[in-house]
Amino acid sequence: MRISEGVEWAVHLCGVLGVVRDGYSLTAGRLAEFHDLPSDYLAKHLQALSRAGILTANRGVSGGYRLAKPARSITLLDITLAIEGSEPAFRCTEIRRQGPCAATPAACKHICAIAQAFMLAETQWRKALASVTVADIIRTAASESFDRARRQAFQDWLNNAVK
Amino acid sequence: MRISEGVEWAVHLCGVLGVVRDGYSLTAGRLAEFHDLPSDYLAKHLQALSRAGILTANRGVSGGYRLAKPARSITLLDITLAIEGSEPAFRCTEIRRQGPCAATPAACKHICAIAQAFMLAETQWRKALASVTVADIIRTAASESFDRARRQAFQDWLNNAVK
DNA sequence: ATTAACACGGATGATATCTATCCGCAATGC
DNA sequence: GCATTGCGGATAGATATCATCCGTGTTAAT
Ligand code: FES
Ligand code: FES
Repeated sequence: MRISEGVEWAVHLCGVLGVVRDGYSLTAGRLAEFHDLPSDYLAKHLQALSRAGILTANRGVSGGYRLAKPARSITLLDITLAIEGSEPAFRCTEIRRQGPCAATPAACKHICAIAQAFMLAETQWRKALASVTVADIIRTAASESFDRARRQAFQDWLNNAVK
Repeated sequence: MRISEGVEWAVHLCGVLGVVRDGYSLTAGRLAEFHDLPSDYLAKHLQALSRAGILTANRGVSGGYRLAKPARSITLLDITLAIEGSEPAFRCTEIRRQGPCAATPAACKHICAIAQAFMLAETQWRKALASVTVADIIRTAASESFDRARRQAFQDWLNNAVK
């Protein structure tokens, strides 16, 4: 069980887009450059975020990506589901219906206890992710891992990259 | 992100082993038969459960598997970690250290905000799974999907299969 | 109108993980 | 000895993830 690293990429880059001034955007190439990621593959993830309504894409020369809504309205859950898909991690394959003591279809009206327990756990997981927004990430990262020099370097890069 | 179906198998079969009388056991072949699973592959999972201290294995003619501890002391989390391994689903690959505005090693002393949020979510997930035991599963399943006929069929099969 | 820059999506391949099977070995009880 | 069973390594196929390439359509500047 592992979460695709595209999720990490997406969260980081939503964080970057979250500090771009309104009306400006960044291209896929620039976003890839920022964390030295494979830009073609990253583009796939950005498309997924766009389809999910998290980013807005603009084509053409001077096109690029921007957040589709305020950073405080985008949760880590939104991003995770956009990249990974929304199917639950645990899938009940109904093996209780197989074998010599198979449960009758009538006995399988409601979800089995095992699937229920795993679903509940997954709900807790989702709740936790839904309670953290991109704005939270930006705030924490800014105060914890941006010293004066890095902040300056970041601003310089951004001013040059933004369109 | 998906949980291996071996986890489902393991939970079901721990449930079966949970109602075997003390001192008796079931072979891998019998356990596979119970839900019509590929026995060689299932054996791999049973070995993992054995290594994790959830099952006790006995070799030889009259050997087989039994629970290593009472059903009420085995949680769904125990089983899941035994099958899937205990590494977290989200893995921070430290991409903040890559690219033109890379964070300095000094700024990366503590875990980044993103990884922290995902770890917290995973902790919630684990807590939920740790709060459900095999005994709980047995109790719920018995009351919800075992009518009189199936209970009888189950007992008959068990009496014949147990050693 | 032409052109350059860009996002989009399909096609394809590489790599890793999951699923499944097989076989030799070790342990156990008869 | 001998049959039965679990253990672990080796292997192979199926599926998912990671990555790249290229043709298309869109946009804005010239
Ligand atoms: S029947 Fe196996 S988890 Fe539902
Ligand atoms: S640096 Fe990316 S999640 Fe920690």
